Amino acid sequence: MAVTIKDVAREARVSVASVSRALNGHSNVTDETRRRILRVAKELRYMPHGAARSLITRRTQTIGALLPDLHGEFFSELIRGVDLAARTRGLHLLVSSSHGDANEAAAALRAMLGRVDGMLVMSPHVDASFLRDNLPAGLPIVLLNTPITGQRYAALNIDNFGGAYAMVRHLVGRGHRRIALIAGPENNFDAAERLRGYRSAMEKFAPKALAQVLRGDFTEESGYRAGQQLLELRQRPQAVFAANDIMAAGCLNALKEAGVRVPQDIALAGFDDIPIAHFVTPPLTTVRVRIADLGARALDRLVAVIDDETAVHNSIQMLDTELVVRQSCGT
Amino acid sequence: MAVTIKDVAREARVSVASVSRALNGHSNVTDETRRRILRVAKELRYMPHGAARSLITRRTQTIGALLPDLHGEFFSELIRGVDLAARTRGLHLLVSSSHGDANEAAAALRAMLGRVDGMLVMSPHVDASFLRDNLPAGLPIVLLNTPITGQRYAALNIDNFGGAYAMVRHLVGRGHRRIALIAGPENNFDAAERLRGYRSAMEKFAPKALAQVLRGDFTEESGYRAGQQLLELRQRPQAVFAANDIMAAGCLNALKEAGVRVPQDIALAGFDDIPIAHFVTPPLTTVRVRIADLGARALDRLVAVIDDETAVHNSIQMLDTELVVRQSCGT
DNA sequence: ATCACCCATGAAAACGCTTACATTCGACCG
DNA sequence: CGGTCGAATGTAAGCGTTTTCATGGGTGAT
Repeated sequence: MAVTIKDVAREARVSVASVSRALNGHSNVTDETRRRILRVAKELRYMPHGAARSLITRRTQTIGALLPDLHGEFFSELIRGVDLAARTRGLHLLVSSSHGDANEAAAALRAMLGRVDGMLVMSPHVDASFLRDNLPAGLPIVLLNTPITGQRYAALNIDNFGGAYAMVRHLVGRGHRRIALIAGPENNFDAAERLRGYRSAMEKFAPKALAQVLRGDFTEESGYRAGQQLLELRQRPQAVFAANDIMAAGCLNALKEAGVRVPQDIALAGFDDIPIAHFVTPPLTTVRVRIADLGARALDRLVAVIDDETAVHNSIQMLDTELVVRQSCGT
Repeated sequence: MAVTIKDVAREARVSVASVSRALNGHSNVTDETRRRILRVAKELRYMPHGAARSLITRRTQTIGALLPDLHGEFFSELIRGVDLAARTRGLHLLVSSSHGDANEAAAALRAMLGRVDGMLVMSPHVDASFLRDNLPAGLPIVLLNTPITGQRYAALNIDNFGGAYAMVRHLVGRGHRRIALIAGPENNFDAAERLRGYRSAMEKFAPKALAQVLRGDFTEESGYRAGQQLLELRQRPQAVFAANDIMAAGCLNALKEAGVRVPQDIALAGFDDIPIAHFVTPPLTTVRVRIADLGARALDRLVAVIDDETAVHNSIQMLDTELVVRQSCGT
């Protein structure tokens, strides 16, 4: 069907070995034969079969990324970061996202086997034994934003705790004491860490104030509802800290509808610094997570693991967050 | 290194053929041997090597996606749509994005060879001869949003023309005549089509009015500058139509800063319906492009091509857009 | 002129899998 | 009881590469 190295060899009247050598730029080929081979290859539009090649070289120049079904912004930024870093190294990207449960994740993982040199894994369904059961022992792995305490694997986490902590400190610095949190979904690792950061900072910086947590699920809708609930409280909080920007935006709408002014009546803060944060009115004070950076660094780290399989790579690295002050908490 | 089918065969005291048969659920294996094989495979944590398998089956269960360096929103939605559709068919996704020029695109294309069953190609650098030179003749392809008049390939385009046309008609229907366009980048196909739709509709619905085009490049910054330019005109337009939402948002900021009210003083419209459109104040009237749909349909179409290689698939399909009326053009 | 050596080239094995074909064995039929 | 058939299993080829090793011819030194 497609033209193979054999066709080129036949046409150029040499062995396949010589074609391979010529095409891969090995030195031990006469200039004359090399030219002939290249000419024939071009004429025939020969293109090497990647899978066949990697079968024997044991390198695929591809890395796999296993991702959960992410909210758009995060997903796109992450992939972009990974892809960018991959590209500078000549690597390609096999992605598998939106898998709902552990079985799907396992299937996706196994399907990548033999097609990738290493994997970036970010999945709520993943734990150490899951990985052990579904991946060969030697496969280089970097875990992204995972609760697994990395005994065996390299991991890269967002400093959600630190970000939330810093935000609360900032709000307290602005004079707020009654600070409510609109939390993320129950079983979400990011959400849990942000909650922990909030609690810890409240204890530290506003020990007398009551920590007040409303449940949300990272959607705009849940932020909106939380905003309405806030307004019905006997004593309204002075500031609201939403565990992500989308919920902050939803909350903002609820406040606006009720005629409550932000930041004059209530301060509002978010988390993530997605583009929307900058476009709402007033622009949102938030915690920036450099997601593309996370992706890029994860890839770099994975490459390090691939390049040096002997070393142990079991540390958890943290990715800093950054406080972005805009107008939603007062100027 | 990793455990192969041979290891399983040895351990289960059968031939590799039987292992293969047992694992792939062929019928001609005794229940007893099958059980033994499965047990051993599990014990050894055997996982088949994807590349080796697809080398002989000539199926990879993977489709490739070649994308330009897209603005985040579009990229993420497209991939999501493709991935979703792929997942329901048990296919995986090999993406390669952010390639800057034709050479990079060519390299990416060739690197996918032998690793995919077909490809989704969306790239400004692609034309018919490029594809001919860089892909084997038989490879199933679907072109996305391409200027190529599809003599050889299946193609799927966004109806940018129709969307822009409809928006201008809408604006005229609201009583506006002097409608300015903030256009997209010079060499961009989407931008060109939207411009064409604008021109065509202006001629049709506001023949006496002067079509007024400001250059932009799809960035917020360029929208902002265009907004400033508009304000300096002797005669201000009654409505501004930005060729994408991000520029509309930039323009909106410029107008706000100058104290010009939207929509009372000037109406403003965008294109794409990215989430931001809904969050700015006032919310943006825009043209919705169901990007995820585009991705999903492209994948479906590609699968059709793959499943029936004999048929000719050279038609261009159009993906409808949808007018979304919010408050930025008056209520 | 002989020999050793080097270098270009070819033959063939290997990568891990699937599958066409060959083989074996027991059962069944005449 | 011999022959035929079918089912289970094994053997080996083949997918498209790369790479090791063998081969052979030319070159320079003796």
